[in-house]
Amino acid sequence: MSNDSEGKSGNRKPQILKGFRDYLPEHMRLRQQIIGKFRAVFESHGFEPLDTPVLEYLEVLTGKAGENEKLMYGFEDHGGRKIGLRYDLTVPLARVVAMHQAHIPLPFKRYHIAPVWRAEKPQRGRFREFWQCDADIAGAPSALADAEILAILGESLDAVGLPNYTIQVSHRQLLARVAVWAGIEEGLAGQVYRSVDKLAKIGPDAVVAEMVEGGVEQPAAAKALRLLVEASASDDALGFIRDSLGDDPVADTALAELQEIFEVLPSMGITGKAVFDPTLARGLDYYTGPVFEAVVEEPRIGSVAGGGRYEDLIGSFANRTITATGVSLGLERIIEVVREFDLLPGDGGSADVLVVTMPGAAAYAASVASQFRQAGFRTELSSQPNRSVGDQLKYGSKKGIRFAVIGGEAERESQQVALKDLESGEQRTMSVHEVIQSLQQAE
RNA sequence: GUGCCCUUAGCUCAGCCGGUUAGAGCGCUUGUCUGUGGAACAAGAGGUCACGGGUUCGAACCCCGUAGGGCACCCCA
Repeated sequence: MSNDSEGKSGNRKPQILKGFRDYLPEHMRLRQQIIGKFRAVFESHGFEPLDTPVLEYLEVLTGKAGENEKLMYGFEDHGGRKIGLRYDLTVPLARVVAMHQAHIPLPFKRYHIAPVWRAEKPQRGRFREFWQCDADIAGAPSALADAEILAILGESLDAVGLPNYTIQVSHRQLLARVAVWAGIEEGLAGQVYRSVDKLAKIGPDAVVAEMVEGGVEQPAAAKALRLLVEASASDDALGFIRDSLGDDPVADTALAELQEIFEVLPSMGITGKAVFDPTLARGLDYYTGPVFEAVVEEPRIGSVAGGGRYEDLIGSFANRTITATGVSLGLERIIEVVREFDLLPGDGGSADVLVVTMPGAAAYAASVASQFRQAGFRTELSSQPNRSVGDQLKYGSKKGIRFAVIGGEAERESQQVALKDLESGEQRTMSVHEVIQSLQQAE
């Protein structure tokens, strides 16, 4: 490191970038717990792990996120190459599938748990560096694949105990056909998606007004919206839209896909949580088919997961079309909910046992600690033999360690140890073997 | 990217209309207690009042800028 005099004794301010965070041990353990549950769900469906570099050529990343590209971190390296920090995990997946076609049998089912970066303005549950937990199926055009992704989404949220979430499901092409049916130019589809998406928040009149402002004819905007609202209110929203649109092969295909998804979901154990919501649109440009989003009402952080089918993204890197569908779980937002409702129990602190010692008995204590580890206990060996036993016990209880094992000179002489329960204060002296047995029985 | 609010000890906060040496609780350190923590008591450490500039005889307090945090948009996980 540099040896400039001003850096030597704490003159430098410890700073951290806006929207970036340190994950301290307590928070980190919760993150790992949640990640572990997601991974277990993904693997239970036979999904394989994947990781990719955090940096990509900028041109790999651009042209997929539409308006959102201004949120992408980019820079030039020392060789003049244009580099970007990945914005999501979906584009890297597309690159990987296109690049390693010879080694990836399709359908490819992979999961990817890793950080992504967006230069957004931070808020609760919104950071510039955040983790996504993605599960995708590439090379499977069936609605069954979409349904399985939805099932994985539901199972994941259930695994961490999220109490009140809803998975809204819609279809990009269905919305597009509704717009055309109402007389809206196809080029304005993006405007329709954005406006319609706000219906629940701002109400029908404001949605129409916004569409008109975006260049849509007033009667057409009102007509499209009326259909969506009436469909939402009807018992059979899909049937209502089908009857209204009449003969439209594209819309019929979309409707059939949705129908199949909803037929299969109960058999996958997902009932009630997933609902058709024709007003859901989603922002990312690359979605082309079914789209979905998991939202929670409390706390108000909006969507905790989102996804859908993207027909052409992989093809943009390859010489052929490979369709894919997948979901992104937002780790930070899910953690917010888990913390808000205290959904996950603690994991019992950093260790099960703290071995306390004192000068002259360090080697004995170290060998005792090894025996506990071999017996399967997470065992911390005190690093402060010169502090009083009291201080060491205090350290242990502060770290949430349940048991202290004292191995000092007296214990070494008798080849025993003292086991102390730091919660109750009870203490007994016995052999290491006996302590291990009693702890194993207590579990 | 736009608008609004906030920033005083490690943490949570007090600090009246600008007026001498900026306070509390918790936490921390030490002692009562030389191999036994959590309690009690006592003492102690710890602050360029986010940072930089300005107004003023005088600024934690007023003004401007920057950084960080929050909220609402926008968008999203």
